[in-house]
Amino acid sequence: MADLASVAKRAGVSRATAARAFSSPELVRDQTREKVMAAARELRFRPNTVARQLRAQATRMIGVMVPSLDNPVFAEQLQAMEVAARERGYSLLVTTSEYDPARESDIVESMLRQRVDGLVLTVADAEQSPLLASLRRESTPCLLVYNPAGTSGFPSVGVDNRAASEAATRHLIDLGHTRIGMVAGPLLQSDRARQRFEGYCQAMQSARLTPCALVEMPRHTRAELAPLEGQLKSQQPLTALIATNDLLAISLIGELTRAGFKVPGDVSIMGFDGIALGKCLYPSLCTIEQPRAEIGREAVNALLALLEGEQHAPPLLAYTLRDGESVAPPVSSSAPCPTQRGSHHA
Amino acid sequence: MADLASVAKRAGVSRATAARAFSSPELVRDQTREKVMAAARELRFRPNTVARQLRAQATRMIGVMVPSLDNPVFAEQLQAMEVAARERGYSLLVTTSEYDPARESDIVESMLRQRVDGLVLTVADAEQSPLLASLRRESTPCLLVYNPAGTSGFPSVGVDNRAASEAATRHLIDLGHTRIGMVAGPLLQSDRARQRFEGYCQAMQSARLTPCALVEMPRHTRAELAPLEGQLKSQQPLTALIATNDLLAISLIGELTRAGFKVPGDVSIMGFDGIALGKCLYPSLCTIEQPRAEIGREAVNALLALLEGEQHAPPLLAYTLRDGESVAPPVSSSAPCPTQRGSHHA
DNA sequence: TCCAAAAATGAGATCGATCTCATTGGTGAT
DNA sequence: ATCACCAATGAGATCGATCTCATTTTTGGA
Repeated sequence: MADLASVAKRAGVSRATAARAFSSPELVRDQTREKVMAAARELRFRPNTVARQLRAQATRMIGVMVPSLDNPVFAEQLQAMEVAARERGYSLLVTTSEYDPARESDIVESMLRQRVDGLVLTVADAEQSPLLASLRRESTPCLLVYNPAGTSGFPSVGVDNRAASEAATRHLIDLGHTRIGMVAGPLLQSDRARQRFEGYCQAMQSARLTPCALVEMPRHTRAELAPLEGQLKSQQPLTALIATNDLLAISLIGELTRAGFKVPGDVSIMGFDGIALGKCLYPSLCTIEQPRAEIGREAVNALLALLEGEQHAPPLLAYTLRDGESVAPPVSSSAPCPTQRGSHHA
Repeated sequence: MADLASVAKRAGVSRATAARAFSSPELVRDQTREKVMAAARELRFRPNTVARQLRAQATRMIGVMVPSLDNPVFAEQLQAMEVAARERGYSLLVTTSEYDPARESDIVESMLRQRVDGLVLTVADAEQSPLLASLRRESTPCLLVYNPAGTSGFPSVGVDNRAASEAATRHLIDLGHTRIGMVAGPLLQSDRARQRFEGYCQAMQSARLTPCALVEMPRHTRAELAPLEGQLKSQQPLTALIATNDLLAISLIGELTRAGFKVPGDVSIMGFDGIALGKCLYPSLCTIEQPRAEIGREAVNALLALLEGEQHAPPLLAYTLRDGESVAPPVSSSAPCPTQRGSHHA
């Protein structure tokens, strides 16, 4: 591959001039620039970004670590980040951690060696993460996504999980539900899952209702459904479930429907995240929508602001309660509602 | 950030020795290596990959361009690619094109400037792409994903779209469907969409059935549904639809259900891609499953093989017809078939 | 003990672009 | 005609690691 030196030689100018023809054309006489460009074309010259990065001590690359791209909530965020980064002349080095702490550390180490200008991370639990603790000693700007800001010391982009979960729960309560459960997928121990559960408890207690214990379904499997089915068939059945994420909510709707329950007739299901697909389904998913695209864009913007030395702490972004067909008022015997719809069971 | 030179000085050795302590420890006396490592630790030295890349004329980075991460089929492929690449010491530079030719060119140009060791691309139409035409003149190895190999001159990883689509159609025919339509989302002009439509036509004709014109729904909107509804309510209603991708199939199920049709009672819906979520839905999505993870892994393997000079042309991968609840035999008045199974066509 | 061979280390060049700091050339003012 | 100034250009150093090719040290055998 031709380099600037050969272009310069061919154009009959010095390397410095050739370089200027590309990076600061206004410093070069038109005629000279033409010569350089012509030579570059003939030699099929293509600037070597690596050399520029080394010299400039900046890569214009952002290191991104998400837990998994199999969950659309991260894929959609990344999509928006990529667009935003490209607009501003940055590229993304993308990695997935599967929430594996060892892998998280390896990844971040290799990104730091690659001299990314900044990091955008999503970890399981920002408060507990030894990785973040050690990152605090580094000079590379770092920004969290989806993790609550908390005490980790890093700015974070996301929504107020606790408030959002409270709002979700209240929505169900307002519809008349009183026996509401929360179902968690894997990552019970994540900071978000915790906050979402707290929000749920808070809302229940404010309404003088009793929060139920968290139902755990780490693997979304049918077997794990059994205890839940039990609770749905009991004397005092749950009439609404909040899943800690949309993927789980969608599986729940599928499995429960298959098991003979009607959603939302027998049980309302509420999700959390707001993945795009939720809107297309029937029943459409009622969920707390995190603005994934905005989160991605804002993550890029806030990180680049940090890079430029501004202490632009990104604000909490607004979540939306997206209504959907998976949630409806309860049709329980205990609810003395006149115009009750779908009076299926006793 | 401390560099090797300062580590070397501190350890009282030359830069060459310090470098060796890291990259070829066996060439350095244990005692010397210890000194170097100690100095590195004290100075918090972290090797600069950019410098190594420049010197080595290799970046161990793969440039990946997918149309969009909002479609899980690409996100899932990318997830697998990332894992496979990391295992082999490579990183991914990830970009999204939205199938915009101008953006595709910009992206590839910037990746070439970044001196990625290889490219993994998915384009709208490999045969027509001017980008690919010009890429053929470059020395950077390039591999297509999802695009059929065809005449583009690049090896490609994916399934036989035509055969897969034919199989999907035959599956419906075997179930007794005779009036089967195909619905396409955006990207009618993509090479895959074309092949899938051909496969459909082929299967229909083989069964002496009349292929219908492709129904276009570029935006998945409700308005676009009208013509389709017409065809479903006609005298000779379509009893099965094949969508050109899963996202579209899922929206179709949702919208049609909402419009009062029963899936699969009134109309069977078949997808194409096999995104993970399809299995969780109710009705679960009957679809042609492309092995997304395998495609991702194989793309990395084949590209790295190319890098090492092997002419390891990746084979077509096997698709699977994944059965699902969205498809059932037709319940049409015109079908006088008691136990008929697949004995339809001459 | 001494030499040859092997092991360990060092000096200097290299990858490609760009920055700093001269130096040259040209213009207008006096 | 001469000087001052600005625009244009060039020479050389720099970013950090690593490669090549000496040179030094160590080791083992005679």
